[in-house]
Amino acid sequence: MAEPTSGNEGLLFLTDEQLRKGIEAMFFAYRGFTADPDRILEGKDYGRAHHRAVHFIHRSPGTTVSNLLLTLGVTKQSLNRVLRTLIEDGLVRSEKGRVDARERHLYLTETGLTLERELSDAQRARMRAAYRAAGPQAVAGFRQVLEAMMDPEMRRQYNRLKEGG
Amino acid sequence: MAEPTSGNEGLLFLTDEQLRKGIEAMFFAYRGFTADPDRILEGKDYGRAHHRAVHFIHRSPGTTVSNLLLTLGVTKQSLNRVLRTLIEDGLVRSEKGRVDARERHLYLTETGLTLERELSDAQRARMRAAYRAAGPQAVAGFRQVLEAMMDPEMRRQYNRLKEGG
DNA sequence: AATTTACGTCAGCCTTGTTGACTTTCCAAG
DNA sequence: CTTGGAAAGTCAACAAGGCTGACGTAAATT
Repeated sequence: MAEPTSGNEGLLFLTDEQLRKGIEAMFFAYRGFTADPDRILEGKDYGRAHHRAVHFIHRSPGTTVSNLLLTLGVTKQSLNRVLRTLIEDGLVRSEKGRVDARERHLYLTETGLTLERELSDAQRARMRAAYRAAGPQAVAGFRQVLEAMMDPEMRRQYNRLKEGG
Repeated sequence: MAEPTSGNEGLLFLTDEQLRKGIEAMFFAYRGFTADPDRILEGKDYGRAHHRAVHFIHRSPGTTVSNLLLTLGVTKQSLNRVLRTLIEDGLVRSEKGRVDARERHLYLTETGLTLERELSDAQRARMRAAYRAAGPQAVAGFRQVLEAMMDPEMRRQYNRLKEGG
């Protein structure tokens, strides 16, 4: 069973040192990941929370508030604060459900779509540059590790979105 | 050069759809990444900010306040609030510099090391499970993409830490 | 001697998360 | 038809953790 060179069965990538590097990579990379949208949002009266709401409404037009709550993993009070300003400012349209009138279905307006595009263009540009620099093989690995890192509930959310698209 | 199947030069991994998936993977995975330490910290009077400080002090014992400020990318007021409680509670020791007495060098105490271990054990356990599930090749790609996603300044920080270890 | 650097601190503000209590609306089951 | 409970919204209060601005002190540098 043991590898001739080390006796560690080739699991060098699982040393604490390797894991620590991965942890720090996640930390620093996430900063980059959010940096561009954050820059755009500052001065627009909105924050990261608004970005997230806009992103997932764009992703699943007509989604309900409960749905969004599950995806974002925050309380309805927290989400509602964000949603209210987006609706007041005319970025999001909230429509009473036809089949179940208790539910509110959420859609981006033209203005909302414009902001979404601005934010996601910036975020995608960075992602694209990183993907291009790393190559397709690395990207596949990137996605594999991230998916394995999610909580099961989040993985379900993620896969639901993945298919839905 | 063109791939026979598509004529898109094999850059299918750079479609907006692929990039969007990567963006959502980052979002959901980061939640998992912070979930375990957050759980441990709640009820201990500390938060994510304390975790970060403890992590990087552990990582670079004797580091100065300015150094930590660069790494964490927050204001000194913000860091100081966190550092003060850690020092008061005896998790961190602050030592006047010998060569330059303006600087404070930071070290974890025994208690601090204990907390650090508890937090990083949890975080590493998740990382290890993800790495194991994805395999060494995927891990290499994961690290490549993350590194490419960082701001240059952060990449410098990251690599400094990498070598130093 | 004057300036700059490193650090600490006070005061105040903002965003975004939390809990708890309560109301309104509405569907569905008894 | 009544009622129980789900979905949504709202009010109030609070906490963590960012931020800016102003100020003070000690030590190093010029």
